[in-house]
This record gives sequence, C-alpha cells and structure tokens, in this order.
Amino acid sequence: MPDEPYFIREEKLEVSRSQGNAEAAVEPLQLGKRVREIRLGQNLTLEEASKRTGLARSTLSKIENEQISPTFSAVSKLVKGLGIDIPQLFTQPKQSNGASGRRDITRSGEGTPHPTPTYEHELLATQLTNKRMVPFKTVVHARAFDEYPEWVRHDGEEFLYVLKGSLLFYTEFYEPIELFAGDSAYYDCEMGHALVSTSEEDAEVLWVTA
Amino acid sequence: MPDEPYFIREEKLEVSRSQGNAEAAVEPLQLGKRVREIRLGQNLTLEEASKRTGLARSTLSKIENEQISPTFSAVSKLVKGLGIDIPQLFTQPKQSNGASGRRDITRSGEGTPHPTPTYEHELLATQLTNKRMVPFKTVVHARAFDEYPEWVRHDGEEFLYVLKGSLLFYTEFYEPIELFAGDSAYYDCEMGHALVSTSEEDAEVLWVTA
DNA sequence: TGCAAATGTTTCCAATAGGAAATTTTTGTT
DNA sequence: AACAAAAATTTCCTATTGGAAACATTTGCA
Repeated sequence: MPDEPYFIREEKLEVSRSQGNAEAAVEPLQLGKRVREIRLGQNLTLEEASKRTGLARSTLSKIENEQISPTFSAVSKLVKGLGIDIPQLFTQPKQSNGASGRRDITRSGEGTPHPTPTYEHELLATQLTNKRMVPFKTVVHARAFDEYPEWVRHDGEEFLYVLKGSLLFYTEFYEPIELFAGDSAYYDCEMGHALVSTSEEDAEVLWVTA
Repeated sequence: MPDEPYFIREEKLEVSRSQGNAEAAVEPLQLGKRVREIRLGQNLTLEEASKRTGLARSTLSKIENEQISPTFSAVSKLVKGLGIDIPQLFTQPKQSNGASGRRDITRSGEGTPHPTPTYEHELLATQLTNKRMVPFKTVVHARAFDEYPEWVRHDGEEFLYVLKGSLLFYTEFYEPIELFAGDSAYYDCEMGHALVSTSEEDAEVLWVTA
C-alpha cells in the first residue's frame, strides 16, 4: 500500500463527499487533469504552453492525458513556465471556473491531509487553483528542535496563527520565542523556521503562505 | 471599489507573482542533495528508504547523486515515503542570500483595533510593512444581512477561518452558507461578501487578504 | 589486522519518457 | 455543409529512467 502515493493511485474508490458542491467524488489527484485546468485557466494552447515551458507540444499532451509520468525536470519546467503553485500539484483538483467569483469552502477536518514526521498538515481550499495564498492547518508533532534535520526554508512570506496549545517558534535569525493560542507571527520564509510543541497536547496552528 | 477597508488598501500589496517566462533555468540543482539530507536526517539507509518509498535502492542512489531526473511518480513516492515537505523539494535553501529575515510577533489581543459597525477588526503584524498578506482577527457584530448597506467588495483574494461561534457567509454569487468553528473559506474579494453571526456570542474569524 | 555484514555505487537491460512530424479532431468562416 | 486553420492527439523513434544484480566501499567486531 505505501507503494503508490494516494494521490496518484488511479483506480481508487471514489470517496463521495457530502455538501453542496455537487458531484463530489474526490478523484485521486491526476496530475494531468490538474495541468490541463491550469493551462486552460490561463487560456493557453498547447503550443503556447510549449513555448513557455520548453516542453514539446506532444509531451504536454501526453502529460495532460496521463500517458506518461513526467520527469522531475519536466515538472519543474511546468511549474516555472506556467507559474504553478507547487502544492497545487499535490492536492485535489476540482473545477473552479473562470471569472473572479470563485469560492471554496472547507469544512473542519475535511482538508487534504499531508503528513510529515514533524508536522501533520491539512491543506485547505484545495479545490481552487491559481490562488495567491496557500492556507493549511497543522498539528505540530515535533517535540524537540533536533527533530528537524535542517531549517525549513522556501520562498515567500508566511503568516502563522496558534489555534491550540503552545509552541516554540524557532527562526534562524532570532531567539526562539514561545507562542500561545491566539498569538500570531508573520515572517519571511527564506529565513529558516521550525515549530516545536510545548503544550501537553500537540499544538495546532493555522498557516498561510504567499 | 466600494467599501474597501482602508487598511487593506494602504498596505501596498506588492503581489509579485512571477508568471511563466519561457526557457528559464530549470532543474533547481540538488534535488538529490536535498533528498540525501532528508534521508540521513531520518537516519535511514538506502535499503530502508527503499522499503518506505517503493523505489529501488539503486534508483535512490542515482537520484541522490543526480544521475537521473526522477519521474513525477518517483518524486511522489519519495514525498509520501519520506514525509517530505513539498515546498522544500522545489526550492533552494538559499543561504545568507536573504536580506529578508523579517519577523513580527503579535500577542493575542495585542493587535491594532479597527472597529466598524458590523465588524470589529484587530489588525495583526502591523509592525511589518510591504507585506504580501494582510492578516486580521475579527469579531462579527452583524446579526442580520441588512445591516450591510451594500456588498463589501475589494481587490484580491481572501482566506477566512472561523475561530469561534458560527456565522452565515453571504456571497454575491452563491447561496449563503453557515460556517462553524474550524471551517474555512477562500474566495475572490471582487465578489460581494459579508458575514453575520448566528451563534449566541458574536463569531470570531481570522482573515487573511492578498 | 582480517573478515563478514551492511551500505552504497555501477552495470546492464527492459520499460518508458520526450521530441519531431504525421494524423486526427475541433473551431471558425463563408 | 464544406473547407481552411488551429489545436490536440498519436505515431515513430531515440534518449533516459528504473530495477535487479553485480560490484565496491565502509563499518563493526573479534
């Protein structure tokens, strides 16, 4: 079972989801569909997308139709060329449709899970693509700073809000500071950062990246 | 735009989203290096990592030594099997490069108050300027939709998370929907929107605009 | 030191990704 | 409807990936 990542498995049963949004059926993520949505969302033809990404028209077609599994190099080109938000690729699709009247509701606990040894992420609003922000709720499993092999660093800015419990907020250029429920922080993600729970129960935080 | 809260307007959102530029240097070096760091950080041998990810020992070795560019399928297995934080894989650690090491902590209740008839905002992280996002916590005083003279509309996108209580989320193009603590929403702000508390106590929400 | 087990690398080859061009499908126009 | 142009898919081929096993290196221990 741990063989195929859950979001790639193709023939998996369709978990039907309650709630309005009609038609449910959370299809396991199909990278191709995702890419196609994003491309069409930008009104690009394969030819144009090809120019932007440097990938052949035929290759793009095959990727979108799930006929091949692109190499990391190809995915990188896609990401750069189409300005794709990385987490988008790893989260559920779902049509969001044009104009600026988009809306995506995520019920408590119904986000897309993404566990790591130190954090347990729950990605929110994953049905919308092309978002400026990436929101997710996280349970902080880490109990000591040395559980992190290295600083977490990436592009952009991050807003952090402590929902439950307390934690130590480590950053590369500042002293660690303890945060409690209701506290928040805003910081540049290029600066190494890491969280460590200090409360009895693992702390819970809300994170938004842009 | 009518009704745009001034604090959003003033915040100078410099949302610089790099859109697709052709060609571009791809293959952010050292995917392999990062994988190795992460694996060693977890004290795993290639053999163990192989079991966890379902990739052959030799394949892992080649990935780590940058001898091959793994397929998306392989990368996915890596991510799932080793619990890798996705953005970490696609971005460079970029060491001291960052002049950007800003950080702003806001203690619970210590934000900058900004009351209106319907909302009571508390602006967070106000010490930092030039942010991409504007986070604020809000108590929803409104008890009926008609307390709003007109739709609230402004530029950008908004993420909403219900901290306490329950409320009705009115939007211009959708049916109103009731949200409870823990629920969240992501929407385009050009679409009229408004909140109305339905719980005994005024609902509290966290808002992030970009 | 010597040797065995464990870990990591390389080789070989079958499977498959990616590009160019041919083919098919869709779209728009008269 | 018929045709042309645009867009997407498929074909064919070469280059590259990924797995099994051989090979090499390191580690641990007597």
